[in-house]
Amino acid sequence: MSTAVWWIRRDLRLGDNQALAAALARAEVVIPAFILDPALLHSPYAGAKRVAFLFSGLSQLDTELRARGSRLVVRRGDPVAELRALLAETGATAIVAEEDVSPYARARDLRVGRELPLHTTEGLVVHRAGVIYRPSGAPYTVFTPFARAWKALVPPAPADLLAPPRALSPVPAVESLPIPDSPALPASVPFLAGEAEAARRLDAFATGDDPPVYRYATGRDRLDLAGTSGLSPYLRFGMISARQAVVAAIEAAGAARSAPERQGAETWLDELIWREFYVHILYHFPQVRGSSFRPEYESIAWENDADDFAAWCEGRTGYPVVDAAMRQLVETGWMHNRARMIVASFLAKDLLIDWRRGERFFMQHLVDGDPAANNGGWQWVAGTGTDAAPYFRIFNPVLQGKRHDPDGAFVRRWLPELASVPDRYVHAPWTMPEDLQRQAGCIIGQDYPDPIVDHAWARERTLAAYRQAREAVA
DNA sequence: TGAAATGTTGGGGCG
DNA sequence: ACGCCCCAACATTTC
Repeated sequence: MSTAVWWIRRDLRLGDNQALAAALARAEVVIPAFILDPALLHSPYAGAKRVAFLFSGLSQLDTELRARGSRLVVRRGDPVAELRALLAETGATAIVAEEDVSPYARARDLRVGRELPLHTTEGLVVHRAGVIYRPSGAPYTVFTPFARAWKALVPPAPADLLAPPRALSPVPAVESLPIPDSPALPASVPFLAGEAEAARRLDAFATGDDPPVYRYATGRDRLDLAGTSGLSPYLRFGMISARQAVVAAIEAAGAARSAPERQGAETWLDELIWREFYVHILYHFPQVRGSSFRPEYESIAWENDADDFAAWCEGRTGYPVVDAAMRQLVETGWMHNRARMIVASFLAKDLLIDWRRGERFFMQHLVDGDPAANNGGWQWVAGTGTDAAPYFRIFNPVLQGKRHDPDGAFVRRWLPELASVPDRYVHAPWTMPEDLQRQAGCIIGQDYPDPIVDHAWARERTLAAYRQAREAVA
């Protein structure tokens, strides 16, 4: 009887799982194993809500495995030591895992592979990092040509999707820890873990007669509406595969009956390709995890004021759209992508605080926090990254609020102190005349903070700081 | 997947 | 009727 370990890391699913399929093709007995890695669980980038979501997902996966005659084996410790022990205990002769690209994951897998029979498979993205290159042979660093090259490759088809196995072999008696039930997933986190929930969401978003994806192109930027797919935590942990999502986007585009509907599906596909793009970037340029992709911006004289940073983290900057989004993040573990750009621009370009602090704070709170996408997003906003927003592109938090939350419903949802502030002042409450402040029960500086920084002044400060950094190199 | 500053145009008020 | 000014609307440039 041949035995293989299916080493689960961020592919918590039975459907369309290439690592699981490879393990099944290789051995008669497959041992699904998850290793609680202290280096990850106690990293400064770990987040309690994300860890809770992961544990809940492991629990769901264990249930699905048991329904098929198998079960999840859980160990804690250094992956090399734990896997070596697991091979010795079970007589397994191979370890199969879905490849990952974060610098930590690559170093870890290299270490495991040097000592143990590790085989990695595709699955993290549709088109694996390392297959798309510019004609010159260099990796793409600009999204649009990358997306063009990505789309020129053979698209995944429904027939490519691997069905979940109906039955699995029993797992021999080996030591296994219980799946941790702490930290618990707070009720304020609007995501139920698991493959079934991911499938339900994908179905609700992208299939049927008139799915929301058809309004994605126009609705996705609205902070006050649920116009996005809500799939990011599931993609993060592989509770849905990248292929499953891309197939759904392509099918929705094909089924569209009008140009706007098709545009909605294609815009969503582009967002999925952004995810693939940043996986490629992190694969080819792992140094972006710690430093600016553009060296000329490594020397920016950040202000890094501790009080400003605390105000940003706690949602009391005095700019409603920023504060609402930050409170949403801390309470729910999620933030709308438009809001992520707004608060990131505010941190880096209004407060002149190093984007890496924001990147880490996001990782500590986002349920969907992903090293590649999060780093890519932050460097994009800060203007330090690949295909980045130019340094002079600075979001005005008042205009962004008015544009993407026109009635103020989003900011009022998270800032109840603004409940009675009239629409026209809700994104700039400090401009409210004093009698109106009293009438609305919202005295600025008392019930809601004064802006901690003047945007026009901060903009000039940042332009100067970036200009100086550029000139220092030139 | 900006915003602000600056430039241009044209309608309308008004002497 | 005409020229002048104002300014909104739009376009272009700049950061």
